[in-house]
Amino acid sequence: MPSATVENYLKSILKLSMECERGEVPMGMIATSLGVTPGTATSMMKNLQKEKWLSYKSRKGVRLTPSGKKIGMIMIRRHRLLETFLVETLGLDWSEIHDEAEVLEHAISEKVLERLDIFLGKPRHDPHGHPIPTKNGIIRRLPKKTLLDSLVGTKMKIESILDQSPEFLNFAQAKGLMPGRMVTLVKNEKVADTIELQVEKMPKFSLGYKTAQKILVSD
Amino acid sequence: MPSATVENYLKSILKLSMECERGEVPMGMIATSLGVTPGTATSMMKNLQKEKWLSYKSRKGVRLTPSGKKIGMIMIRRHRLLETFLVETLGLDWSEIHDEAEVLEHAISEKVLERLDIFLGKPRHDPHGHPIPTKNGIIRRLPKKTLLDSLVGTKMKIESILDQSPEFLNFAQAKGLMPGRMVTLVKNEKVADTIELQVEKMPKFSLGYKTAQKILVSD
DNA sequence: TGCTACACTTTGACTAATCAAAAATAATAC
DNA sequence: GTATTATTTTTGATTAGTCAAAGTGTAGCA
Repeated sequence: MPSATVENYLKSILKLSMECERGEVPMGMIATSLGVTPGTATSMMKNLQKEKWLSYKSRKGVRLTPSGKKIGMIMIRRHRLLETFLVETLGLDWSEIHDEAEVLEHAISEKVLERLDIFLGKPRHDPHGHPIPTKNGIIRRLPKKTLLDSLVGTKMKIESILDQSPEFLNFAQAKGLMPGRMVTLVKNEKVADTIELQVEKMPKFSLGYKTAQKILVSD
Repeated sequence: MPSATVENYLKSILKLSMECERGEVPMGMIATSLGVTPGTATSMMKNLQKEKWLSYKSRKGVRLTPSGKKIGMIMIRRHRLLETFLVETLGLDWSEIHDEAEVLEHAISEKVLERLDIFLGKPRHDPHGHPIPTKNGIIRRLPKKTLLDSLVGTKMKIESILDQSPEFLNFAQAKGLMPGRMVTLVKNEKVADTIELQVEKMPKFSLGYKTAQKILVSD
């Protein structure tokens, strides 16, 4: 029923509301996240409210209703299952799948998606380590621990890569920085906001603090 | 570059021009084939001409340019490869794949399509027996021989099913009327415009002339 | 040759999604 | 407590694709 555009709005708002937990999602974030002007976002919010997908308070922000959340969750599921398919089955590169899935997610039906899910063996997370919601919209919570939250010398398991940009993903792949791998924090240079890492038997390398915070780990 | 709508117009016009070979495709056929009003078709033709995808002569009809033909052919390729994937890999039913492919064909990129082609083993035809154009837009010509063009007693190989409707496809599947199977013309009742058929060891059944013309065969 | 019926075109209107730019409001600084 | 800045809303315009309904051409028939 919702258009591809609406699906994108709801997916983005859901993601934003999960990241910055603060009740309402502000207009500005929605506009930048979707790459539209603020005015466009405002007018779209009124439509989405009319359709009961969210509640909108002028100059406050926006909060999804259960039905809006459901649609957003479906879109995340579609996106991540498609990404998994593109890597696992068709052998596309880690870094090129995001944009492909971004388009396909609006075209695939529930019926085909469920077949795909079975074909892939009902995966729990996509190639970047992001959890795949169930059909009913239940999603595993990601650990909050990043590469910065351990002491030097600790060995950690990489859980998830939050940065979606092809450039960073290519870099990460080259360094072995992928979900499932073990990584050791070799050095932590606070003054230079840089850490040094080593993935298994691969060469050491450095990462800035900002980037390091986009890699989630567990012990 | 072309929108999904334009892709659909060009695909339909290409198919119509291959079916009824008569130079120009008339407006009326385009409108019915796309399910739009005649006025809509007329105004769209002017846009498509402006983009050099076809030439349009008022009250005469329309003829694709090479670039328009190329896009149409790409769409047919996408559609048929997707149908093959949906049946072969995901196990969807013969009768439900058309509409799914109709949507997905506008969302799949060339890169993903080529991977899919390789994954499927570069199939030559889709599950209905329709030839799949190559990447360069070369398409095998279908035989023109239908179930009606043989004498009683002849054994023929089913090449292609032209009727796309789920209802007929379900019927055809139940009777074993699928590409690759051998079928024998048991009886031909001209006065009742009906033929009787038997596929391999399955029970005999009847088909009207009109329907029988939508099944292509070879000896 | 002229009339009728059908095929096609024109016109005007509508919807979804967007932008640019002006106006309003809130937040922050001083 | 005003002034400045940042954020958000309004307004008016634009584009692609569509329809309904009125107008125009044309081919066949009598």
